[in-house]
Amino acid sequence: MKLVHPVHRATHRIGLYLDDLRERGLTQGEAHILALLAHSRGAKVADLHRGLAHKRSTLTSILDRLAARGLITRAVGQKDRRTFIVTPTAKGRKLAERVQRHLSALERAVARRVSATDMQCFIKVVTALEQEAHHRVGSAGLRPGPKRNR
Amino acid sequence: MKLVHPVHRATHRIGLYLDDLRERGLTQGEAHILALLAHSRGAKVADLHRGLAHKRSTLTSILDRLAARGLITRAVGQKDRRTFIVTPTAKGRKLAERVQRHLSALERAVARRVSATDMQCFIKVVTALEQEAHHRVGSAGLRPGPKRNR
DNA sequence: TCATAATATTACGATAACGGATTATACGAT
DNA sequence: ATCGTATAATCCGTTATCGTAATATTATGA
Repeated sequence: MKLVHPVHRATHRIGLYLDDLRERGLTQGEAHILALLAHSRGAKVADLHRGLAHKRSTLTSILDRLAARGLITRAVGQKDRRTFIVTPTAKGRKLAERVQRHLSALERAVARRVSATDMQCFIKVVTALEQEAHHRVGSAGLRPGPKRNR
Repeated sequence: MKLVHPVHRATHRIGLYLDDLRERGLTQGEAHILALLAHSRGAKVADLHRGLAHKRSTLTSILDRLAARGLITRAVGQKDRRTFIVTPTAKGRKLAERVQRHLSALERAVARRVSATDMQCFIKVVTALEQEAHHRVGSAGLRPGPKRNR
């Protein structure tokens, strides 16, 4: 278990690290979504979903909370009226940038401790991990059985 | 955001990958804890906590559920009576090994796609990420804010 | 056109994860 | 000894996340 557990620990640690922003009323999920929005202004919900691989329904409730706090707006898409375009408000953008800076500080701290090559390898491996986990879902070796709730 | 988001996506993907085992009545958290127990028989709760960096209270409820299903037992520690020694039952060990195999299959699949060097770099970076996130909690650049759990 | 499929998001009830407080034990200093 | 502090793990109420079903919009083909 060289990959899976460290990745989980890292995720949890990052979550705790983000708690520094909780005082601002942000949960982890909200913080991550805001961080994504800091860059891409006007993202479709599907884009955000791709960015963090949350459940769709979870993402919706995160967006609900962000909207309730006046940090984002949802507008019907022009090109495809089925989609919703999520845009940060001025207030939201400001907070998004703060989250962004916080996370960037973390990444820079890591970058200082490892080489650029290490970084590239890391990305290579984590991407492979993502893809394999994604690709191997629902296949191989387990009883096909009708899915159960629990 | 080269590190944080990929790590989160990977975590979510691994979670979905583990859903293949959900038919057996295991949630993600439960599966991970079992995987840890597959190796180290007789772990303290704190050991498991270190292994995955869950919240303590979350870990307690995971252990409650595992115990309720007869997969583990909790025994008061001999040396330190404050601790609980978690041990898988026969049934639990069997399931733990299944989880273990499932996750190993994923890791092997990744190992096939990248070099051994890549793997080492990955571990180096993810470890640095973990440690930095851990170390930088509660510090630097944010409004002093009162209490600090950790 | 109309029916049907496909895509995308939301609604809602259920539950796992969380945060804070509590209980119980250990241990050092007086 | 016993007091005070530190540590291990849990208890309980709250909240974020989840899973399923429903809804809304657009695409496609007879």
